[in-house]
Amino acid sequence: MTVAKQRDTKPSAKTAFVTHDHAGCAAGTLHRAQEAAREKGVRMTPVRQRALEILLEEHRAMGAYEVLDRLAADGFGNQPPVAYRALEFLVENGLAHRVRRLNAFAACMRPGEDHAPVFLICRACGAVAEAGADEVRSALLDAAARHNFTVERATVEALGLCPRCVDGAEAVL
Amino acid sequence: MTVAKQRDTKPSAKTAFVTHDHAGCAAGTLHRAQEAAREKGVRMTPVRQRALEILLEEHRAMGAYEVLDRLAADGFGNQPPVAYRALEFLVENGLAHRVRRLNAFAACMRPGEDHAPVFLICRACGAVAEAGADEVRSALLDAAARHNFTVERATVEALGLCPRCVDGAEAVL
DNA sequence: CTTGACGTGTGATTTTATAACATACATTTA
DNA sequence: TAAATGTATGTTATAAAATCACACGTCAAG
Ligand SMILES: [Zn+2]
Ligand SMILES: [Zn+2]
Ligand SMILES: [Zn+2]
Ligand SMILES: [Zn+2]
Repeated sequence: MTVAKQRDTKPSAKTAFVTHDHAGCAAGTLHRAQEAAREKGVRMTPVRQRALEILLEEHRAMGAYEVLDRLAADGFGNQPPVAYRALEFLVENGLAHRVRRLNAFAACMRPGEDHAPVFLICRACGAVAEAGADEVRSALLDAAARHNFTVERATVEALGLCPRCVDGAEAVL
Repeated sequence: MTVAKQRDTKPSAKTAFVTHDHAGCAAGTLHRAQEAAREKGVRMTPVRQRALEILLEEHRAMGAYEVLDRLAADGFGNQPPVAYRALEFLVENGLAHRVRRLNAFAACMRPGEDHAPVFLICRACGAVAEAGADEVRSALLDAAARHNFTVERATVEALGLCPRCVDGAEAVL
C-alpha cells in the first residue's frame, strides 16, 4: 500500500517549513513513535496515542488546554490532568517536546532517536520545526564547562520567521 | 569610597557560582544598568529600580509574584501588573532577562552590552549564571540558516548542577 | 490652561499547571 | 482463577502565572 511506503520514509529534517505530504509525514512519525514506545517497554494507551495524533496534525505547538478540548471531544476526560498526563508521558518518553516559549507542546519528529532538539518557531504562522543541531549542543556544553557547570537538560528555541513568512511580514526587531 | 572601586569593576563572567563580594557585584551592576537606561533615554522610575534591586540581591531567578510581594512590602502596589510592568520594562531594555524554564526573571549582569545570553540554572541551589556564548549563538544561526529560518530572538537555557552542588546531589538523568 | 503621553494603582479575569482523591484496568503472584 | 499489586484514568478543587480594562496622577509641549 502507498501509506506503508511513506511510513518508513526517513524525514528530510526540514519538512516543517516546506509543502510536503503531511498525511504521510504524520502517519510515519506516529508509526515510529509507536515502535519507539514498544522498544522502550512503555504503554501507548488510547489517550496517549490520540494526544500524539493531535499534536501531529500540524507542524505547530499546541497548548495543553487545546489538546484537552480535542481529547474531550473524542470522549476522553475533560479535566486538565487528562491532557497534562498524556503530554507528560509523551515528553518523558521522547515522543513529544515542550516548547517553553509558547507554553505548548509539539510532537517529536524523531521519536526514539535520542537527539538534541533545537526549535525554530515562526512568529507569523506558528509553524515549529525541530532542527537537529549537534553543534549548538556541543557549543553549549563547552560554555557550561567553562563555568564548571554540569548540563543535564537544555532548552534551545529560536523565534523568528520561516521561509514562507519572511516575505511580507513586518519586522519586530 | 570602597564601593566606588567595586562599582566600576568589570564582572568576571563567572561570579554566580563562586563566592564573591556580591554587595559590590550588585551595586556595580545596578550602577551600570542606571547608566544604560540613561544613555538609552528610558526612565528608571522608583518601582523599576526597586524591582531591579530585588532581582540583584541574589544570583537566581525570581517569579513575578515573589517580586510583587517585595515591591508591595516596600509600599508599591500589590497587584500583578505592578510587578509585570516593571519586569517587562527591565526585560525590554536589556536590564533583566526572562528565564523561561523557571517562569521567572533574573537581573542582567551585562546591562547595555547587547549580548546573547545563555543561562546555566542549577537545579539544586537555584543559582542562575549568565554565560556569554557567541559560539552557541552562531551555531544556532547556522542551524537556522540551513532551514532558511530567520532568527529574531533566541532562548538558550541549560538545567543542571553548578560546581558547588555537583558533589553530593543525587542524579536525575 | 489644556492636551496628550506616560506611568502607576486597582479590580477582575484568563490562561496555565498541580494537588488530592477515587475508580478502573492490567499484570503479576499464589 | 482469585487475590494482590502496580499503573492509568476520571474528577473535583486549587494554585500559579499572566493579562485585561479602567481610573487616576504626573509632567511636559503647545
Ligand atoms: Zn509534516
Ligand atoms: Zn511561518
Ligand atoms: Zn554577585
Ligand atoms: Zn547549585
